[in-house]
Parts: sequence; structure tokens; C-alpha cells
Amino acid sequence: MRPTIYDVAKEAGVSIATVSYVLNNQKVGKKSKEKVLKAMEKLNYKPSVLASALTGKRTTTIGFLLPDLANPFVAEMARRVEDRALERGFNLVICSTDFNEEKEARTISLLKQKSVDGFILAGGFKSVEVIRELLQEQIPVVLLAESHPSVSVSSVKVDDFAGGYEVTSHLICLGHKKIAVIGEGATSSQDRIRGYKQAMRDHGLEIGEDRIALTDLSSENGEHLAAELLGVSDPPTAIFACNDILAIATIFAAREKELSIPEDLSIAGFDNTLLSKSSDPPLTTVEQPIQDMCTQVVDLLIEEIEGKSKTKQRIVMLPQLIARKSTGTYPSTNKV
Amino acid sequence: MRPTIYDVAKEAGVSIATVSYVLNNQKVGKKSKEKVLKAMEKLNYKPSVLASALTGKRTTTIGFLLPDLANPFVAEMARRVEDRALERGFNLVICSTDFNEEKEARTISLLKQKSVDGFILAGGFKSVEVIRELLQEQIPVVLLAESHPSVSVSSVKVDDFAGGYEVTSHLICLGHKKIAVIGEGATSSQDRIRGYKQAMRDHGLEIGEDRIALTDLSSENGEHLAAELLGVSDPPTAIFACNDILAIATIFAAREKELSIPEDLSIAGFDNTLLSKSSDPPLTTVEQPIQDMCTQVVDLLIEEIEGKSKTKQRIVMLPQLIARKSTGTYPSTNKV
DNA sequence: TTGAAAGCGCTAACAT
DNA sequence: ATGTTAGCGCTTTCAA
Repeated sequence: MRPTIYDVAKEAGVSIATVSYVLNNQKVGKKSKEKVLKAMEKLNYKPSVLASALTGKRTTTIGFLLPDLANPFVAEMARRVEDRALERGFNLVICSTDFNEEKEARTISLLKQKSVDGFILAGGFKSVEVIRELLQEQIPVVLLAESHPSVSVSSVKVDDFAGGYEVTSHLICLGHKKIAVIGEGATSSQDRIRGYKQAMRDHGLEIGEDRIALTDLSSENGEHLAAELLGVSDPPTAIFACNDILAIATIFAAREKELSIPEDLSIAGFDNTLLSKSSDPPLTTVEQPIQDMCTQVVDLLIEEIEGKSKTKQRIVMLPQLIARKSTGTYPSTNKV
Repeated sequence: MRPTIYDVAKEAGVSIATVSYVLNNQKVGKKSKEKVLKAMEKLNYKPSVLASALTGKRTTTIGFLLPDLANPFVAEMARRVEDRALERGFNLVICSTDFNEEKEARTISLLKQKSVDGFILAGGFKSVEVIRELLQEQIPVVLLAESHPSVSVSSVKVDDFAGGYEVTSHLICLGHKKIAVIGEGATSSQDRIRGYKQAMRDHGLEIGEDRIALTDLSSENGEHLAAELLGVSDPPTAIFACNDILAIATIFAAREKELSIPEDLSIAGFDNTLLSKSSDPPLTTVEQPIQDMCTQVVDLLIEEIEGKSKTKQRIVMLPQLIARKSTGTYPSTNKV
């Protein structure tokens, strides 16, 4: 068995209390401290987090719930969150919840049993009820890349509305009038779509309900949905996809219909993932300040965990349009 | 505070032992069991994993070390591993180690303190020393997408050598003779490169040392490295990149030099990530049976955790070449 | 079948 | 400054 605090105490010739004191940097006589340190070194002693957590200390573990780790944007967030958490001395238990409320609830329950110190809920966490419960049980929670206005919880996200507005304006400036949008059920998508609608309205353009497509499982039927959008009698000349994956799916759908991009159809994405740089053509998209966002959520959460939390805050960061080759003027100036 | 086993015992009018028995499905009188169950329900009791782990039970948590979660291929593996682990009742603590031995050691040490039940080491885990230590301490470990022949540990991976051989043969069949390769320090890359070399030899082709480029931080200087490969006086007509990210970097480098793909330069990748489908042009690459691999490692690990582990085994799966548009005949039949 | 009680490794009064 | 001791919530002998 691994050495315990008793072994160290015996080796150092002191009581376990003394050992515990040096473990927690409490006042200890210089001599004793030295002996204890030496004993620890000799036995290669590492305190058990379990035992110490059982007495009320932290587990220094954070539950990180996200929709799907296989999504590149999500994975990048996870990495950034992980980095910051590590810097602050925390590990992450990462759980994909697939926009599934039941899975969300189960996961939270499980991680509570494991006594994680707090939760970061990312992407499209749906169950407001679960968040409320957490809050009421005084368990630290923060939201990443989403927010639930009806709940008093800290969150960090990008201004999705502004992002949607900007992309749409970009498309409109290029001359497009028939612009469709394809998104997910997540609140972030909804906000981006609101931005889209506002931009359309501000420019006096019509918003057909058949120009708005929604999915819950992006990659699955994104292509199918995009095909429907393009299949109508008076098809759009531009499509704003609420994330890069959907944008890629839209590219595939367009290609299926032998439309060339951007000559026949302009496509814009959101997130500026790796995908958008390497796609054919490279995607016009919207960049989120992932690094900053992630650093901030982690810090917010840890503040709450450490009880230093001042007031709840909703931090909204500004996104930035990245114009690449998938969007072009309409009518096309250089039709192939 | 959350209810404890004492609260349940009191509510049910039995001793905590009885409660513990029903918790662990031991023989309990039907009546008592019912009372206990009812009490649990009423109090919404959930046992503390910490407390139970302290007495020697599992934490049902697995430490999953990987090089970099932001890498799409790695992220997809993580997702598959997560899914299988969940099915088996385990959660994952995911840690990126960036091919950094010191970080590897620190992470393992930390997770040991947290009493994870076992470890999955993925990608390019470097520190053989750390693996040995784990083994000797009887802590369950398995390797994913890599293997260390000198250590007696179970592992699941694809046949990297075969993959490298196959890609290279594909290139050779297309008429290429000057083929370069770009890879990482990871053992998997090394094996792929060995496959490349073997294929070259088998076809009587020359292997110039200046045709082999190695990096440790793929995305960082991949493009730079590829540029060097292309910058020589007698440049290659095809490049085999040991993973899709490097392949994309190579595409960028080629584009910088105004080479068109595949007319002037054929490029092949490895991993068949999302990137390879959406890139310009779509990448010829090698598919790994990720799902199977991940299910198997998790199962292997859990076998060890549960002590049912038979013998150590190294499972090697076969990869599959996916030919797309980034590779073409040489000399090119339809030079633009 | 069930209860009493010791113990898992650690923390934190309380004493000295 | 340091030791003694009572928990933390659970498992598991050992008795009854």
C-alpha cells in the first residue's frame, strides 16, 4: 500500500497532526517541519485527495459538460478550459451530453456523487431545471458559450446576435437579397438567427420562414437540411450556417446540386475552426475569442469555488468576421 | 448537507449496515430492503463515491492522457472512449500532455492521488519509465494508438506500418518516384515512416534523408517543414504526411509555392479526420477503426480494473486507404 | 438477517 | 508548537 500520513508521522517521529500541518502550510516548528519533509521525501508520500476531500476539502476537480467532444470547436474549447484549469490546480471530468436533457441530469447527478467542486456547462446545455437545482444546492456553476437569461448564473459567451448580424450584413453588402439560415436548437444558434433577422429587417429584406432551417444533430442531417433549403423554387443565393460544420455540410449539399461556390451560392459559417481554413473553398466565418472566454469561465468558477465570488456576471465578448473565399458578390462578377 | 447513510438508516429504522447492504445488493430481508429503498427515495439519497472509495472501492474514474485534445483526431478518440467508458459506468479525467515527459509524470502523479481506477495513455505517450512504475505498482494501464514493445502492457492500435506501406505503394502505383514523408516523433509516426521506407525499398526506389522531415509540434511548424521539403533543388512529386493536420499544412505550403494539387504535387494524409473530407482538395488518407479501437481499450482496461484480466494483449487493427482527390498520377495526365 | 463497531486517510478542534 | 481525538460517509468483519 501507499504510505499514509501515519507512516510519515512515525518515520519523522511526530504526530499525524504535525504532518497534516505541514501538508497544509500551517505553523510548524522549523525542526519538525524539516523532519516531516524528509520523511515524506523518503517514503515518497503523496496525500490522498479522497481522504482529504472527505473531511470537507476540495477535490480540485471540475465537471465539464459539453454537447459533443468530437466537434472540433467544442474540443478546442475543452483544451483551453483544461489548460486554464490546470494552471489553477484543477482537473476536468469531461462529459458529452448530446443536447440530451436526460443525459445532462444523469451526468450532473453522477458527478455530484463524485464530489466535483463545481461545473462548467458549455454549448447547448438545455436543462434549466438542473441549473436551478445546482444553484439552490449552492454548487458552483458557470456557463460557457451560452446563457440562460432566466437564471442567475455567471456566464461567458460571445455576442451571438452581433455575430449573426455581422455575417448577414456582410452578405447583404455583397448584393445578396435571398439569404437563408441554417442552425441548431441551441440558444447560441437562436441568437445568431435573431441577428440574421435583424440585419435583414434593417435592410428592408424579406424573411421567409422557408429560409430558416433548424436541426439538433448538426452533422447528421445538416446536408439534408441544406439540400431542402436549396430545393425550393426560388432558392437563396446565400446561406448563413450557424457553425462551421453546418457550413461544410451546406457546401456538400451545394456541390451535390452542382452549384459552384461562391459564384452560384455564398456560404458563411461560424466559429472559425480548423475546418474553415482548410475547406474548399476556405470559409467566411466568425471568430470567437476562445482562449479569453475559456480563461474567464474557469476563473469565474474558481472564484465561486473559493467562495470569493463577488457578484454573478454575464460576460459577453465580441466576435470578429473573417472573410474568406466562400462568399462573393451577387450577381457574380466572374461567373465561370 | 446532503443526506448520508445515517439519515437513511434513521428514516428506515434500521442500522447503517443494512443500508450499506442494500446499496451493495447483499442479502437483506425483503421488508428491510423495502423500507430502506423507500427512505432513500424520500431523502433523495445518493451515496458518496469519495467515502466508499476510501474504504477500498473503485472511484469509477479513469485517467485518460492524450497529447492534445484540440487535435480533431484525438478529440474523436476521446469521444469514443468516453462513450464506452460511460456504458461501463466510468467517467474520464482527460489530460493533455503535449508530448511532454515532465507533464506526463506530473499528471500521472496527480491522478494517482485522486485514486483513479486506471489509466489510458493515448497517442504519443513518451515516458516509458512512468508506464513501468504504474505497472509495478499494479495500477491498471493500457495504451491506445501506440505501443511500447519493451513494456508488458496491453495496447490497441492500428497497424501503422501497414498504413504507411499502403499509402506509399498507392503513390508509387500512381507513378511517383520522388516521394517525401513528413511526420512526428511519436512512435506511430515512426512506424508509418518505416512502412514508407519498406514500400520504397520494395519498389527499388531511393530514400533520401532530405526526403524525411520530423516535427514534434505538428501544427506549429508543419507548414514550415513542408516548405523545406519542397524547397530543395530536386523536389518530390508526392508527400506522405503522417497525419491529416500535417497534410493540410503541406497543402498550404504547396499553395504558397503555387503548386497545384494533385497536378504538381500529390499529398496523402493519415487518420481520415473531418478535415480530410472538407479540405481543398479532399485528402487521400488512411482510416483508422477508431470506434472499435476505443471500445476495445476501454474494455481491456476495465478487465484489469476488475481483476479479471487474463493475459496482456496487443491488439493491432488494420487501417484502410481512402483515395480522394489530393493524389494523382505522375506525370500528370491533365496538367492545367 | 441484522446490528455494533472498527477502520479507510485525512482535518480540525481541543488540550497541553 | 505539537499531540490527542473525534469525526467525514462508507464498508466490512464479527456477534448476536
